[in-house]
Amino acid sequence: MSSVAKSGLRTPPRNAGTAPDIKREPKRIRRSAEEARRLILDAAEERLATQGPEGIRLQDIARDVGISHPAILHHFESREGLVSALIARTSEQLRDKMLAALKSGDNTKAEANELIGNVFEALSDRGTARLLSWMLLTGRAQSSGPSGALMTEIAGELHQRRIEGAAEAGAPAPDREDTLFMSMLTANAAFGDAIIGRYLAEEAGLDQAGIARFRLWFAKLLHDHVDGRKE
Amino acid sequence: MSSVAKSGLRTPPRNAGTAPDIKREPKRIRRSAEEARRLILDAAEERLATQGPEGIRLQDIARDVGISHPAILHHFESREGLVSALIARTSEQLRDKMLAALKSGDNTKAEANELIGNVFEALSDRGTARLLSWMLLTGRAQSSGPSGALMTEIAGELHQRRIEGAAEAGAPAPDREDTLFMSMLTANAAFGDAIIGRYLAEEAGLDQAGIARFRLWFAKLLHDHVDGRKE
DNA sequence: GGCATTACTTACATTGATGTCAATATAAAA
DNA sequence: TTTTATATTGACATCAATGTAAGTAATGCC
Repeated sequence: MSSVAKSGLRTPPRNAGTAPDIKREPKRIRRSAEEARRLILDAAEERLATQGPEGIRLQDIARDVGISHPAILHHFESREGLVSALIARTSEQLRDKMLAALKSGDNTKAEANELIGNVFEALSDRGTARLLSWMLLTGRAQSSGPSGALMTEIAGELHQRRIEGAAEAGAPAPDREDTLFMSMLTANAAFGDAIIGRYLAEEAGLDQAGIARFRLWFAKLLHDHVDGRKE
Repeated sequence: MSSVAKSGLRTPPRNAGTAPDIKREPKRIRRSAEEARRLILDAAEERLATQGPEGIRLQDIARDVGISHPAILHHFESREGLVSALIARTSEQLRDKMLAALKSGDNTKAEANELIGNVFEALSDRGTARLLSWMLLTGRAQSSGPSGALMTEIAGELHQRRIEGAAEAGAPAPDREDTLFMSMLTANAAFGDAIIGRYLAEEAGLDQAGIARFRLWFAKLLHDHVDGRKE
């Protein structure tokens, strides 16, 4: 996995059905603007994930895709344009994953646990976290970050479930801020996990199974917290 | 605080005590190699913290310190040399802070809570976390990371205290992995807090006091966890 | 004072990355 | 087929950042 996948390179010449004309290979591949943009963003994302911020070089990305670097500039205006397009796309994907996570579990019952797990999973994706981290590190947060109040949204949904759960069990309604803090902790921890988690785990001698146990342990911690509050 | 502090620039000419010779101002400031290195690293650290990785440019740093950029190369060989020196120094500082945190609280009694708080504090320092993050992002982890098994060390110390605390209370000894996980969670969360924490908090409409409450909430969460396990 | 060492400087060389331009090829419309 | 639009290219311009070289000046030691 050291080398970047050359996604859209050299699609085989589609010999026009009837006539097997041998020399029909086009000298240039011409994609739709949309697809070209997609391929370029894919390559850029891969570079960012594997090599970090400095891996985003037009020449390299162009080579990955199998085009020349001015083609990238044609589609994105500038390197900065590519970067913000990448941020925008990743943010959107993250948002989608999050919102999908919000709908997981049976909706009426309060399977807050599973929800938390899914949120953790979505945020601790290595590529996403790295991009997010880099975005924050370089101060590109405001421009095109995960749009709006995603955090608030998640906390709100989670809180709704807790209230339902508490009502079912005849327990008092949980504190709103408590739920917000649970969400924040999950986000922070998931994010941290994606960036330094592996490093720490390795240092502590944890293998893959150990890392999995850690996530379960965390889920249980939150679960116990919620349960403990019910009485 | 937008501009970087010009630390070592233009120290006033120390008029040699008795004779007030007016023109005695030296044309060049010549520091000890050690001090020059220190000033340069300070400036680099500041740049990294405020502007991110791309803020580390020899020219800029040189201007901050008030020297010419080849002077930096003289002391650090290359930009890469400067970077690894910075990483090494920050790692060492982090290690020191951590080890200091380990000795906080009264040593015999099991004030694990305070310990956790201090560790959190040390790791969630913005500059440190940013450097660490960048170091991991760019794959400079192995070369000069926080030396050795710091994580293991911390978990070990914490575990020791838990055992003592449990013995005092006549409770069964806690699980070793449980302690490790608490440490990992703390590290992950603190790290995440430093990078995306402010962002999330702002999004959720939390002010400074709210952030403080979050930390206390987290400490209590762990505390309750430890207590709950005792019975 | 004379001398050796070395922190530091100015001017220049080099490299590598982004961005520009004019030309070309390809897909689709007319 | 002809025309139009535009994705794509190669060669070049530009610029910024790192690194080099040779000389200068401060400091400590004899």
